[in-house]
Amino acid sequence: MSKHALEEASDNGATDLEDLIGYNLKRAYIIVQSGFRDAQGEGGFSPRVFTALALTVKFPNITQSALARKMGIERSGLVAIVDELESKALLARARVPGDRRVQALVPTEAGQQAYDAAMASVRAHEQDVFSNMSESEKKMLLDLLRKVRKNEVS
Amino acid sequence: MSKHALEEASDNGATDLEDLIGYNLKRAYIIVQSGFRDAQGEGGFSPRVFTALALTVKFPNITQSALARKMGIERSGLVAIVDELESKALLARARVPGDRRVQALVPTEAGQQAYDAAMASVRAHEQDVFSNMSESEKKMLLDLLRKVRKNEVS
DNA sequence: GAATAATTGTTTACCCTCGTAACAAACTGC
DNA sequence: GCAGTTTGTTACGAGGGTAAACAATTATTC
Repeated sequence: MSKHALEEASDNGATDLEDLIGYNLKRAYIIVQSGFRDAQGEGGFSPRVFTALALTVKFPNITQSALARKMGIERSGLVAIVDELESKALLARARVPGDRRVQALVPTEAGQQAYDAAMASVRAHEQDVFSNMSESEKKMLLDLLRKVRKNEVS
Repeated sequence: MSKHALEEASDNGATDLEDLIGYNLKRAYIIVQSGFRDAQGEGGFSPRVFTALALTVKFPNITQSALARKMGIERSGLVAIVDELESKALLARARVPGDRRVQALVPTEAGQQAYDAAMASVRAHEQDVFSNMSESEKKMLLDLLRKVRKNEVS
């Protein structure tokens, strides 16, 4: 563990906040999220509502419990999100024949279109906030973030 | 813009949530933050309180306004954070001779020690949550996140 | 087949983080 | 001296999230 005196000067436990990945992750996330909200505009989607719609489009007839699990939030928290999307007629709660407990979520035509439009807007926004990075750098960042997620314990 | 039919199959606007940097950034941040709280334990620091203490240690006699600016939050939000740290006697609000408005923040001896201990814990936690990445990968991720922050418009 | 356990959606209550608006006190520029 | 600005502070509300309890329904176990 002990190192040369010369190295100690720059390695003597004087870790800075700026050297922590977690700190930089947080600050970067705040920037991107803030840009996301601006890109979505006034009546636009919040990140979590957009995520819920996106997953419902990708996995039609998904259960609320399954969607909550996929989003990493509690079932109780998802209720308001689905309420909001249903009130805008972007998806519907459908009963399934076999199990009278579950609510299968199905996107409406308007929901599909709203998702497409929002996704286009998000892609344009990402083009913008990462404009100082090359395509290979963006891909590298994406891969590294996926690797972080892959290591999740839960 | 138009591409060959062969390419269109994999590039026809069917962007997935998982392909968005922002989405992966959020999920990765949630994992790291959650680990941070676990690592700090019951009476430990929240991320923002830790950040405030760290910056006070690094920049003693910093003004509350300057600290808020550095943290990217409003002055009003910092009051409760400083209150908490002051109530634990980890820092003190000191009046400065020249300007009777400002409160210069100075870490106490206990504050310095608490910071050192918390930082050690955070470093151990980062060692853990990024354990499936090589040192060079971690450095790459750090550099890329810094580049994202560097492009901030605000 | 009856009893027990688990799952689903929901409501309610609560916590944390943050922003906005207003304010008094103090400072600055002119 | 006076308008404008800065500093710390309070009050209020929005937003995102968890935890606990609950009825309805389904699964499991004996």
